[in-house]
Amino acid sequence: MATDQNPPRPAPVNVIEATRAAYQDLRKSERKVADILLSDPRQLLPATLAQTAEFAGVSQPTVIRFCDAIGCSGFQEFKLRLAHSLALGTPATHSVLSGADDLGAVVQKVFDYTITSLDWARNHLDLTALEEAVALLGRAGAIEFFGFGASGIVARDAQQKFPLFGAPCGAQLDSHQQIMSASMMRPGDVAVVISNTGRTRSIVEIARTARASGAKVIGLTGSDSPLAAECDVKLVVETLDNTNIYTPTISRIAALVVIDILSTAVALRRGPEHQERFRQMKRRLNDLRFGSEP
Amino acid sequence: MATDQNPPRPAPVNVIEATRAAYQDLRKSERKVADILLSDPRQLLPATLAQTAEFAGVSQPTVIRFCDAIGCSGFQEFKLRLAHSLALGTPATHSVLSGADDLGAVVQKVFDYTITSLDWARNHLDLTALEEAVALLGRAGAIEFFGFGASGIVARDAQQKFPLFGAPCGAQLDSHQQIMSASMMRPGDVAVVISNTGRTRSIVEIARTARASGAKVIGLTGSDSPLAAECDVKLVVETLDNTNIYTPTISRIAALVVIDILSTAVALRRGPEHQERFRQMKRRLNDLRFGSEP
DNA sequence: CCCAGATTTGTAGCATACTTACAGGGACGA
DNA sequence: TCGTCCCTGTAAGTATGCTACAAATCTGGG
Repeated sequence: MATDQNPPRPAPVNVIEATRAAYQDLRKSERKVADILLSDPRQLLPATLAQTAEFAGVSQPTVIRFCDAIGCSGFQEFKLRLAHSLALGTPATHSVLSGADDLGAVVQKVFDYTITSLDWARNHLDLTALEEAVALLGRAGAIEFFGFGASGIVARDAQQKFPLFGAPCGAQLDSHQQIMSASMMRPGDVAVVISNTGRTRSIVEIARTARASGAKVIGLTGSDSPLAAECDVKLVVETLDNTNIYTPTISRIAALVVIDILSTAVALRRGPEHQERFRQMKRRLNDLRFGSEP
Repeated sequence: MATDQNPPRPAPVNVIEATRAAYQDLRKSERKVADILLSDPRQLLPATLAQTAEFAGVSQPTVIRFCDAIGCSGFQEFKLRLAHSLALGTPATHSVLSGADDLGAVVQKVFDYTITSLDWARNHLDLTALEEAVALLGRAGAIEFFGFGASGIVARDAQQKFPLFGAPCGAQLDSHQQIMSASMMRPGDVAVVISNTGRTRSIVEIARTARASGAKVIGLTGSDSPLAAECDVKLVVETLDNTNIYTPTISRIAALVVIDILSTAVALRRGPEHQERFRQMKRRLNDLRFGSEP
């Protein structure tokens, strides 16, 4: 019961995304169905085939053909996938924020966007690379996290999890101190270099420096990039990108979750005595918070 | 099309949670269905009524009665809800991490847990309070964010979003500087006090101090708590809590998303000239990253 | 220990929903 | 203008989900 992992996820492709993608290739009447789906996906959720056909103003077989066209084997599968997609939220492309949105809309859209992106990131994680990263971190003498801006937040967060990593952790956010830190690393140490773009010059330099010092380098980045080329292990955390300037940066949240995974996995590999020390640490932290008297 | 908000979410109750909750009240044969569902929910996703009945070794009407018992109006609705639940991830109670889990399992569980919790947080956000917070932040002269530990990360992240808030933002993570900052605040300023527990003594003190200085205080906390009592606006971000020590702290991620919502909403209320300045800022940041030559 | 009532479970039939085969109709090219 | 091809709807068939009813089981009292 502890190992119920990796059953084939329903289908990695979002139905609504698929519809948008296939729209060009659809026939005229099929597009009517697509329009209904794109304009208000939620009303189709409880709808039956006949109702869907009526909404779109087409016949039932047309709806079936539409399902087929976007890669579903039938109406039933379509509805299942639709439910899946809607649970994750109306897709990002539909959730472009505008000044006309009221607060409720902003809430839904930001959550939708975040959750959809996380699901996307999950399905695009490279398990092999992750495995290597866990192995490196598990036997690291010391760990340094590097990052700027939003990625600096992630670095700091990772550093705060050092009790889980079980090794001394540092996080450098200032570029001078980053260079110093990277230069001083030694064989056996691990540098985790975080950059969403992976193209910021100074961060690439850091990776190079750390590696020259003999440390292993793990790169946490949003896409294959110059940074990845300088790393021993590249963790690519893909996220949906939305050009809207107001779209909150999801990348840092996905990166935080990856950090959670890394720290958890490393901690789980350690023995029970490590868990005991961890438990004690938590207790003492609690005392600090509320005072130690009852 | 810009205002498609708040359609009634399919059903705020997770089918699997509901099954677990109702398990005691189920009849013997219905429990067989429940057992199948709980042991491997995913196999039921594509299954038909007949197949489900066969899996459980009961008759079809029994399955229907089971659906009814856990609050679904029929098998169809059950399957829809199941798809929804599974999309968000196998529920937290099932995802307790153990040393026996391999990396794939850790990945799935951490993502499941994060996504489920975010969905939960979304459904429990108080829109009215959020509205008040946005109003306060929108006309703030200056904004200070306070937080310790993991909440400190959130505070720092919020501070980095100051271009969106359109006001000078600070983030104090050291308790002495927090006191100093809080004391120096003035009427028209807004303090955002972040604490998952809402019970850490010094953070409550900060809220009190800031308020005494004439600032408005927004509390961002995980539950109704002593901190909430000291605030003008309380934003309660409920998250699923799991006692397992390895369970990553979801609270900070939910808090980050709320910060995203606040910053986005405030920015959207500002005029187009603010958006233009924001765009320019992004462009210059880009130049800094990659160098300004082509 | 047995019987009556209630409760639970399975059987059978019905209505509905999904799918497939086929034929009409329209667009395009010759 | 005719013929071909592609698109779309009609109609029939199949399977699926639901409901009424009857058999079986359990419970409690005599």
